[in-house]
Amino acid sequence: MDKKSKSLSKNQKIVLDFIQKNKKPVKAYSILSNVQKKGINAPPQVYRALDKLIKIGKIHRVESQNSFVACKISNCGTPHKTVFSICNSCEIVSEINDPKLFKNLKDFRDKDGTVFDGYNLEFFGTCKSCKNKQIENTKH
Amino acid sequence: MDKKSKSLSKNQKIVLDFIQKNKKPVKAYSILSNVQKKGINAPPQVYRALDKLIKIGKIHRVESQNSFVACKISNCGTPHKTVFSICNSCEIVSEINDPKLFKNLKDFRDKDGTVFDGYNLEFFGTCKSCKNKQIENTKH
DNA sequence: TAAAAATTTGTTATATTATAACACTATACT
DNA sequence: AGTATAGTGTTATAATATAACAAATTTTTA
Ligand SMILES: [Zn+2]
Ligand SMILES: [Zn+2]
Ligand SMILES: [Zn+2]
Ligand SMILES: [Zn+2]
Repeated sequence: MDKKSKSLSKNQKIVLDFIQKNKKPVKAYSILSNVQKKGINAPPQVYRALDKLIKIGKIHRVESQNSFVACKISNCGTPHKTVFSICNSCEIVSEINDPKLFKNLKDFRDKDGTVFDGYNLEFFGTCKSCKNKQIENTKH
Repeated sequence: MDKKSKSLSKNQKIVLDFIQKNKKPVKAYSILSNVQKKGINAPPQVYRALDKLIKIGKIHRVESQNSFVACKISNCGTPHKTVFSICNSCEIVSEINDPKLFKNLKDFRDKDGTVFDGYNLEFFGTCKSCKNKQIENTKH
């Protein structure tokens, strides 16, 4: 076994696997009901796995939705620096990987001299697909 | 009565008043217990007032804390474009008013052509006061 | 100004999200 | 082997938020 990259525990693997299978963010209790057949019985088992996976950067919490999504950026890491694009209509979430924006955020200093070690940015809007549907509807 | 700027309702005033009195963000159930003497009895009365105050931009929700804070920026408006600095140690929250950062966020476009109408950005770190306390502690 | 519409209120009950606490097991380190 | 660290399983409960409905109030319109 690889001694450098400590592998995930049983429950952590089960939870991560379920989150990665889903295109959209998933909720904690939805994870629970979907992995009960794998032997995870109660909320604490899910939340512990979530906490760990967040800590090591494998997943992120979408704050405005109380939901969890797999990280799409290889070196996202920890402490957390996350940017998401969220559709108000279909609630789909995309993790954004934009070096220029990252630099702007990394370089930001406030007036009070706070030392930042992370950030979370959520953009809200209407995705292209939902926008098109809206246009379709106004045509008739 | 002023016909242009529709005034707030009784419960909305009570809740806003309490939030504005507090330097730190406050939680919904803390609001509830603190305004019960004013005749607000149950969670829905608080949450309705909060929803309205958020909608009109008088307060903001601090997503990572499930808490609510008065808006410190006159033209913050709606839909919402908010930036906060949050101390991981004392949990104090400052609303940031930085035109250059605002411009960067306003101008951001993603690859998928999503049309954004708002954002929420939370910076996490250690405020100056907490940093100084930490340094004090390591001296001994 | 009277009727209609929209908003707000008060209330009970319930849904959703998350953690505390404790005994136990597995794994990693020395 | 012995110790420390991390993970598990479980029960109970805390914390956050909404549904639903009848009544009252305020605003708008006719
Ligand atoms: Zn990521
Ligand atoms: Zn969409
Ligand atoms: Zn504001
Ligand atoms: Zn602080």
